[in-house]
Amino acid sequence: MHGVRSEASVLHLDLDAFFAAVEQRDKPSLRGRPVIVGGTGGRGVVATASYEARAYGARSAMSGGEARRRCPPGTAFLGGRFAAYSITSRVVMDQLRELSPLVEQVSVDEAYVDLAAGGHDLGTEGLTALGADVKQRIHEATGGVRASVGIASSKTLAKIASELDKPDGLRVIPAGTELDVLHPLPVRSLPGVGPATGDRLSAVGVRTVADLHERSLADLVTLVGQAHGSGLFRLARALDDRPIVPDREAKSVSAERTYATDLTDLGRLESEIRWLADRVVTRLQKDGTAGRTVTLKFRRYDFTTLTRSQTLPQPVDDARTIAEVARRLLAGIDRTGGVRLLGVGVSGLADYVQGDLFAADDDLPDVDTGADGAAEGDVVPDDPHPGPTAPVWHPGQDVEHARMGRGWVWGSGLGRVTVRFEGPRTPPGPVRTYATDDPDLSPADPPDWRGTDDQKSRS
DNA sequence: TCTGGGGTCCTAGGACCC
DNA sequence: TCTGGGGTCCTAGGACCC
Repeated sequence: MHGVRSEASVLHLDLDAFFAAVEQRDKPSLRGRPVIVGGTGGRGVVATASYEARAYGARSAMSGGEARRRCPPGTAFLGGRFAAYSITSRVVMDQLRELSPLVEQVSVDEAYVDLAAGGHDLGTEGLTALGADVKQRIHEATGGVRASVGIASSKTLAKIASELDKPDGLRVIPAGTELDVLHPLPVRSLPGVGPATGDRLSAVGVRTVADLHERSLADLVTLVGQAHGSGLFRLARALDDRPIVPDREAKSVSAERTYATDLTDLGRLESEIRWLADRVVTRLQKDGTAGRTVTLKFRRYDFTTLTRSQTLPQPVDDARTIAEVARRLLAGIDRTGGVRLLGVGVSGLADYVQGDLFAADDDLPDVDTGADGAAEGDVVPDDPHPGPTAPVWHPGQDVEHARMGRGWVWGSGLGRVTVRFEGPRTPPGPVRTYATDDPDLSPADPPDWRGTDDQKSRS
């Protein structure tokens, strides 16, 4: 039947209380004791609670204060060592890649493996032995971290299976028995059904997956929307043939910070924006990517949260431009009462490094050339290099998103001008903000960009 | 000591275009 | 004189996940 695999060939692996487990591995004195990672700051929340801490009611996402109230004296509250978690995660993922070339990592502590691509015996006994073996190898390779494993005919079922026997769990759901496992479960245990959807379903008497199965597609769509409704309809029937996709490309990069006390000073807010933009840019440049949409996230003292975004004509990856756009977005928001959190993000990512690979492709459409596109009266600076082409300045134009020859410019009146260089057939590159802090910058007086385009190499 | 930080996907309305 | 019908892009917000 379309929509289902005929064999239980998907493995889902989830590391148990991962951050806490790494801490207990590295500090023997913590073993057997309640450990909380995260929630140490004034406004922090728990990232991971060890199973000993869960016995006292501590949970992920709980405020640090609440966790302190619940846990006994002697509980370790730790800030977190993300480099150590990341290294351990890599060890685990390497083990999984021994099983199959198709491994989809979904977070530091979670991954799917397509066992069909690994040439394994997909009988129930073989799968059970394989699952036990992976768990054992991960335990040894990491020096003591435990994992829960689920194996089934789809991602959703494998994920549900890995939850069923946690911690240190192993569950195989043989093909054909999916509905027997699924139907008694509460709908809230389905991935994608959170508090809001759970409440809506509960309000119409749907509490288990069996209840869900009785509802028509039209009912579910009316209740929770087209995509979610049809997703739930399929889930209740164990219809899920989503492939395992290794190496998903990131779609956005962001950084945000909650302040110990609410901020009110505009200068401080602007310096925080610059700091956040720097963090975003560090990661963008490490990944060799840039994005067109800059988003500012803003949380007030009362936790009301809003976002403001602006899409630019070309991808950006430099901190000054991103911070400048975010700063202007901030200017349009009422800050009365104080700011609890600020965030800066970039989305609409374009991989311009990969773009360069296509630059030699003759099928690529021509980039508009400055000479052809220049209007009468344009000032065309001498081209100082054979490489990047000189931008064309449109005299007298107030350049909000104005195309300038082979470069783009926008943001006049900001005290600086942003230009992107393009050579013939050059794919879209990152936007650079060129230094000219002259507040009276005039279109008749183009910024001195000569020699500055190599300050950050494009490759 | 109420409510982190980094993401993904979806919806809905308006602009704009053919 | 009650005024189409898509399709795409952009913006804002919300649900959800780890």
